[in-house]
Amino acid sequence: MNERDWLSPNIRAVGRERALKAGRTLFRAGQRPVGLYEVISGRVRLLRVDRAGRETVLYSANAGDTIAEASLFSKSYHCDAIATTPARVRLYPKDAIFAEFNSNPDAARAFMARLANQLMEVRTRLQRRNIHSARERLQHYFAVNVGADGRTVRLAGTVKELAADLGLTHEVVYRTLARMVADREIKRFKNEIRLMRGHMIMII
Amino acid sequence: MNERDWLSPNIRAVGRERALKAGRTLFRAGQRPVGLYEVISGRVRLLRVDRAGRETVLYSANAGDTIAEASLFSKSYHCDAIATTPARVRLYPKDAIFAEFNSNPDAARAFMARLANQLMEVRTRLQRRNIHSARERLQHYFAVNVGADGRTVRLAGTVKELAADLGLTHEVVYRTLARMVADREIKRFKNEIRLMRGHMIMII
DNA sequence: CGAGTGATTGACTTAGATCAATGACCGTGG
DNA sequence: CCACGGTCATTGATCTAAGTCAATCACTCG
Repeated sequence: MNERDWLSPNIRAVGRERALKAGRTLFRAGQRPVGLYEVISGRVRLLRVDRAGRETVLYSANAGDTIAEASLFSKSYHCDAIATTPARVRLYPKDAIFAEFNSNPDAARAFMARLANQLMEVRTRLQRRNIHSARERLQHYFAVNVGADGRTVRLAGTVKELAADLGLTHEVVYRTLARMVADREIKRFKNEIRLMRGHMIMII
Repeated sequence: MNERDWLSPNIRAVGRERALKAGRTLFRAGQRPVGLYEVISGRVRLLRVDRAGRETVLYSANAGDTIAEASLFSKSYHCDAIATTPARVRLYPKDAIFAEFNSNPDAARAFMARLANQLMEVRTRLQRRNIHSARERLQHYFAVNVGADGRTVRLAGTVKELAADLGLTHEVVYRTLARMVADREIKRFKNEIRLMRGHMIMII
């Protein structure tokens, strides 16, 4: 299932890109939802703000993430969306989306599949956060993200990004990786990790 | 949007309940998905098992949770599902679900809406785990779960459950709550927390 | 070439985990 | 009706792994 196929070409065609300066508001709680946003670059935060101006971040969306899926099904946004860096977003209008869903059941199905996949992925991520030990958290990450061969883990971004993903400081991740290498549990390469014999994952 | 309405009566009617003893396997990776499971009671874990028998928990589903949504859209399960306590589950067959989606667009829409809501909820939960301080994590929880009045937070379960939800030990939660009470930030009641003046959340 | 960022390691601090103990409460079976 | 086992609630003492501060080196990009 191609990650890019979650929106049918018809919807993709009507997507309107828009640039946001840092600090710019994309939408506010209470407004009527206009559609689904995809973050192309930069970062957009969903937050609630209380009377005193204190913010509660609900979600921090980076490049590739979509926001406001749930708003497609409700009468108003439930939070604010603010770009915290210069950002580009693409808007897929609600009307176009539902029109497409009605005329093209496959599109609806693909979108459902994407939601379900994302849900599973983020649940797995959350589960990982229940692991307190940094080492075991990394092991969990490796086990989940290992390739088909059961021993190679591609590292997409930087180690700092990995650390953020795991909810650890980058220092701890560096140290823990170093210890795992020292213990011959893994080997490190440019953009991948190789799990060593006895630590390989065999997906049944 | 009623949480109970995510499955149309037609689908609900064909749900088949089943009891599982602790340790019992519900399905295994590689098998062809038969449908969507709802956990009625007990706990079911989704996990991957490596050759050495070590398990990686992908998700731990408790009463009220559903599992295998993503499998509805794929040719095989990607992990094992095992009851870790005596459990009851309800199976909604894949065929019935998609038949209903085809004949009743509202059902498809309701299911989509539920997926989107769940996604948002779990993203918020994950966001909360990025907060290191126990106190701030609680504050985030309060801010997100405060009632319409902006100062009352209903506590559904026990404090231990809350602690698990927050990814903290129950001792730390007790202590932190005690400190927040001492600082007049909150008041505790039987099944609710009252945020004090200056700490109330005002949803704009 | 200099500014900015990632990678890496060391030293030190601390918040939360862990271990432990006690009292309250609740259902249950005799 | 009551004693008992179980779990929750709560607090204290101690430990430790992860966070924090800091420094260095490598690399890339105008």
